[in-house]
Amino acid sequence: MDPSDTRPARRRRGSGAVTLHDVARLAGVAPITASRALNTPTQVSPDVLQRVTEAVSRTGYVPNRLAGGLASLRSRLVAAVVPTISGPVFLQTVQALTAALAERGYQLMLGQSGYALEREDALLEAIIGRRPDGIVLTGILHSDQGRRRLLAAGIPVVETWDLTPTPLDMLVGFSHADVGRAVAAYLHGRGRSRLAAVSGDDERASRRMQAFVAEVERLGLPRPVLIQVPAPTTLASGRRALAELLSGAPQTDAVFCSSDLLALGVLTEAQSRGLAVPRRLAVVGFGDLDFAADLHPALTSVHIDGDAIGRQAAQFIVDRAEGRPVKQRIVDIGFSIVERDSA
Amino acid sequence: MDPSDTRPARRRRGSGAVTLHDVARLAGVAPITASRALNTPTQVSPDVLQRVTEAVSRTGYVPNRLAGGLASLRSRLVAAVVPTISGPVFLQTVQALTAALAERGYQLMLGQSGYALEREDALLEAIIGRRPDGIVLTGILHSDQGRRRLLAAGIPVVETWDLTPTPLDMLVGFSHADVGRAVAAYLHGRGRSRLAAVSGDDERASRRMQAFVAEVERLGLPRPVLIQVPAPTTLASGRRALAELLSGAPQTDAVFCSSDLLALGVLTEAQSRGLAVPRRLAVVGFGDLDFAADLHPALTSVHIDGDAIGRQAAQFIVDRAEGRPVKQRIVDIGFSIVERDSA
DNA sequence: GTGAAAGCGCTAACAA
DNA sequence: TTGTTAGCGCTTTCAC
Repeated sequence: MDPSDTRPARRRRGSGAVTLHDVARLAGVAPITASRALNTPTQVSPDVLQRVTEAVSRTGYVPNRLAGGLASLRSRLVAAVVPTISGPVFLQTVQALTAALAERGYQLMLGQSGYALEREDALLEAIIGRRPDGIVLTGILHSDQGRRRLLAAGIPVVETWDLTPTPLDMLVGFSHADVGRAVAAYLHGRGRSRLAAVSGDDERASRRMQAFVAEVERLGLPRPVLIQVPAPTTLASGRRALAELLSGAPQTDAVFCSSDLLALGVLTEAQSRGLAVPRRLAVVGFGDLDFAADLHPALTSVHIDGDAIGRQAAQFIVDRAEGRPVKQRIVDIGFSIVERDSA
Repeated sequence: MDPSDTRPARRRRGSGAVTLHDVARLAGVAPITASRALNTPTQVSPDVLQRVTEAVSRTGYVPNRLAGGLASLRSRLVAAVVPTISGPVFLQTVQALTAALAERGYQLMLGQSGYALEREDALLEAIIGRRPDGIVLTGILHSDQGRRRLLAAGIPVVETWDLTPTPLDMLVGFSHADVGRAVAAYLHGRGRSRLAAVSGDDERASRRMQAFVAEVERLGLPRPVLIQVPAPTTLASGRRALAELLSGAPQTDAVFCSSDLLALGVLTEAQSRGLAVPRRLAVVGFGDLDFAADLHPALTSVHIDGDAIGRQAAQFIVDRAEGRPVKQRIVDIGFSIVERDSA
């Protein structure tokens, strides 16, 4: 065998894609210099920058972020976990999050935790395995142990859409109890006295409703009728709930619904029965989705700024990833009752 | 200097996380054997499998998929691009896609192409940089060049929600022209003759409407009035559209809407004007969203099986990624008109 | 069935 | 400012 044949016996073929090496060779610099030209352009001379930039556009080079992430321990990937994306509630938050992250060069990975509790572990493994720079929990991650596992992996966690004094890490949300109390006071202030609530059976909605009920009693009104429907809430369950309510408590003059979709169902059922809203029945929704303002009658609803939640969550994670100190780890985004025709 | 001090002068600290090396050491095997125990358990002895499994659970090892993807050229990541996630249309598809992929050990990365055309390039770079095993285009990726760039990168592409004889790669959808024609025939068959259409100004909706108009004329009816509203369509634009329609063409006795949300707007406006549906005006929606069946009157709508689209797209990509031949690259998922009370 | 070596494509650490 | 070297953690290739 020819000893001058230094060609290694085994070769692995790469992807065939253009690599930083190719770009560097074309630009006549070392790979690390090309890397710097792309990532920290201020650290290279204008001449080098120009040559590398040109080499990139000539070759159509796209950096391999798997490799970059592996080497730098920064994946520029952020995971978001929602119960299910087909519920409209968190959509705006996820949308704002995606956009805010994209602007800063981060990408969103989406996971659904809602179905199959036993698969939540698998979801977490899939997430942790990607070494994301952060995780945004939107809605519930069921097991406490799971959430701690994220922290143990050293991944920044942002909990959203809720407010607890003891967040795992960072948090942006609002007080569900305050919402319930505020709606009770609002309806009382409008002269309603026979109140009821229709609520999906998820934890946060239940907390809103408990506070609602407690506040109504504190105000000296009769204890509200509470109707639970399965989550996710739908227009159909709203219709059924009103039917049930009217047969059990026909005196009811106001309903607080745990979602705008439920409220739309209540409005629909009321309309189909010729029940005047708001004259005979006031209806308040939650979420203030796009369509709320344009319903007939226009729906009074609790407005949550889902957009701001998403943006703040992105800010939290990017700050952490880039080593900036996060001074305020809890942000209360608040809420407001948007008064329209239905109440 | 002590020559026996073989400690390298420079050290980079890893993430500190448990690695395959740690697991292998604990199990008393070589790293590659541990790798095989995890990925292709049939290739190792039961004894080794047992020891590795135990070592994994003792250490809480979570494989680093960035490293795995880099080495194997398979990221187990799939990108989905939608115009915007807050439109309800593609949600079911994305949800089914996410679930079907998760089942097979793949993760979804979500990108929004809807805003800022000039940022579409950036989105594509972000996607390609992650070396996904496939991309699902749901809705439009605007530039033809962009789509070809994906192919050039060797990434399998599935186009959805449409049908063209010349897909880029793989495709699962239905014919928008057929939908338009079918709705025209349907309304004609119900004795309606003064037809109109309310349509978002996106390309697919326009194709449905063009075919609708053409078919109506072919059937010998007067040319339908066509009202365009900006995409994304909303309840509010549906209300405005009906108002406009009634002032311009008060004889109209049937409206085909390009989305259920528009149809809900039309129903709402009709109700607020005391216009009887379906007696005076028949309304047909598109999408058959969850709420359609429970509206009052229940909405007749074109049903698209978004779930099946998502599942088929996942199947396409996973088959490709795992080297299985894809025999049928175009799948027509069809559609149906669900007859309810509104038409 | 198991293992040693090499390398996926990139960047941190150090040196000049 | 630029370059050299040594990995990041995993899997492929080849050998036993």
